[in-house]
Amino acid sequence: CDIRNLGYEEKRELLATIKQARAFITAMVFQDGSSQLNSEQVLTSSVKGIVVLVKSQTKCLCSPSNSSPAYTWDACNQNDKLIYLKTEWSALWKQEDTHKKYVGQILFQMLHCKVPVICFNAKDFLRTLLAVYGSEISWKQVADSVVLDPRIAAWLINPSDTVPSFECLIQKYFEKSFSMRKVSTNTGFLRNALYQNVGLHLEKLYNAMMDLAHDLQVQGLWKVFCTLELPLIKILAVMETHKIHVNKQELKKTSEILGMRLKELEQEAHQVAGEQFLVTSSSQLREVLFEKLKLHTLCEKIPKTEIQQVESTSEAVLNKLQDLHPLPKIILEYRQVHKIKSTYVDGLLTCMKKGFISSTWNQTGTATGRLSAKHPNIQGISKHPVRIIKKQYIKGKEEEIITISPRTFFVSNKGYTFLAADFSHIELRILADLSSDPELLKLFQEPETTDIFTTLASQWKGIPSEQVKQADREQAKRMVYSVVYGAGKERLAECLGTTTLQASQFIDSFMQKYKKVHEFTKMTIEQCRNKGYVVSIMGRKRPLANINAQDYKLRTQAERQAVNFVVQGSAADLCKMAMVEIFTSVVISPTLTARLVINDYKMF
DNA sequence: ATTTCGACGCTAGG
DNA sequence: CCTAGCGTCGA
Repeated sequence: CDIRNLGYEEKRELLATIKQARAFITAMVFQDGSSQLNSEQVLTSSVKGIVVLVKSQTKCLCSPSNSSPAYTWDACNQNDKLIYLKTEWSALWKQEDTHKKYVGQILFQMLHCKVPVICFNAKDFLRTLLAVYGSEISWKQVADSVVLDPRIAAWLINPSDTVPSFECLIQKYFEKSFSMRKVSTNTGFLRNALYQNVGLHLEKLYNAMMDLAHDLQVQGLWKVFCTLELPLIKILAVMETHKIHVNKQELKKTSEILGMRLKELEQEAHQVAGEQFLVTSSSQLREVLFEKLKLHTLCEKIPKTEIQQVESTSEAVLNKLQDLHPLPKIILEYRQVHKIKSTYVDGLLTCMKKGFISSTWNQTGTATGRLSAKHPNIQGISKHPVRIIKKQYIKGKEEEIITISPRTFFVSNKGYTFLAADFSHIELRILADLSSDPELLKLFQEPETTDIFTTLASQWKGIPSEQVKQADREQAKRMVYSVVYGAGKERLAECLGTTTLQASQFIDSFMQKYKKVHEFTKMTIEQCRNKGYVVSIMGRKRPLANINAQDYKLRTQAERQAVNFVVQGSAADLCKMAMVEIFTSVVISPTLTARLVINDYKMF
């Protein structure tokens, strides 16, 4: 039914029905006629309304203990209601106002009665509610609601293949279903064929969700789904609703300074190269370095690029070429400055809306369980400050060195301050825990008085920590991450800037000292071979089809992915647990406010 | 002639 | 290992 035509009594009745409903299945409809369930998710079109399928009876939904698999496809209850909530209010009618209020009441009730709300891309739905009904529905109401998202369920079952759209999800989960059920015809209230169609889609969505819920239970993923991923939907919706202020003047000013410095560096590069070339082009740089200057003949072998198999011009290579010619150093600085300008300054400016930014968070974007962010990618904002030489041409010729820290462009609201809290060396701790390596565990026994990698280097090489040099520390750190990431000796050599032989000697000595770490990686790979998948601390899974492949390259890649997933995925588990717990206490607390932005690994 | 798109390289974050 | 994002270059 379309609630615009309801009388007072009917409205009251509908609210009563909502209160007694067992499940809601929702989809937003956009201005251009498409809905959340169409394959092309149009972001340009604004929301016109919300279609809700109100289920008055359900087959037992979500209870970890109750794993009854008996879901039947026939039941489409005659009492189910399909309602359309118009959310756009164009004119300043008096009627429009009362309508908006009523729709707000219905939505409030839907969230408040703690009945599952099933939605494909539930985060977007919640964000829209907060944006349109912000006065009626606060973020605390959103926090209390129960939402289910089949896309997240599908991702948990196999995080490697992201479901691009609702249609793909349905295709996937109905071709395996043996009973293709007949579509119900009881949505007769609506004359409009479009909404009728959405109604059928919602019915399918509901069935897909039930099917997925069953799969999750069978695969032992139900707990992760309910305790981590579902609460996170609401957290991300609230995070996206909260905007962060950015210092626009400062950004524009630094953009100009960086632009000037880039021009200088470009000139210098052309000078020492003896010709004009596009400094940002790696292929043109390769030509200058190796075909014109022939620098590769003067040093050890240059690593090749992955696909084209030509000489790389990466940072590692340029570092080695530094003493042979002035060009590499100039390019290195150019790239650093260019990265800052293009990504953190100009890029941030294009993300801004009225002086503010707010990232879009993707919960199903990674294979490891981590979150990803875009517009801007707030997780990738440079940490360390960079020094820039700024030449003053105006008065005299004084040179000024200014430092740019990209994170300082974000400013906290008046009376508030950003709080950053991140786990300390979480991956290394997880590696220690999972391997139960006594030496590695010892590292974390004592309070963290000295730097962990310094201590590790001293322990590994058997030298007192006072004698550990910066280079040793760096080496130990890279070594650890290579193990975590499952890198082989070639990768490590490139990372360390040593020969492959040296790198493999390092690996040997490391594995000799930390024997249980080696056992852990072997065990992980072995278990993956047997089961076809690996599991994180909280039971998150990643199937790896190539683990038993004939092809060496594919197989060893799958082995590295297996080890990496267990460590990285477990770290993701812990971080998500922290996010959920912090959010919960913020919701409960009367004194804490909603002003939080939680990054994957830290909170500003 | 000009725009668009995919493949590729590089580098920031973890 | 796994992200986002910026930049070439050729079709």
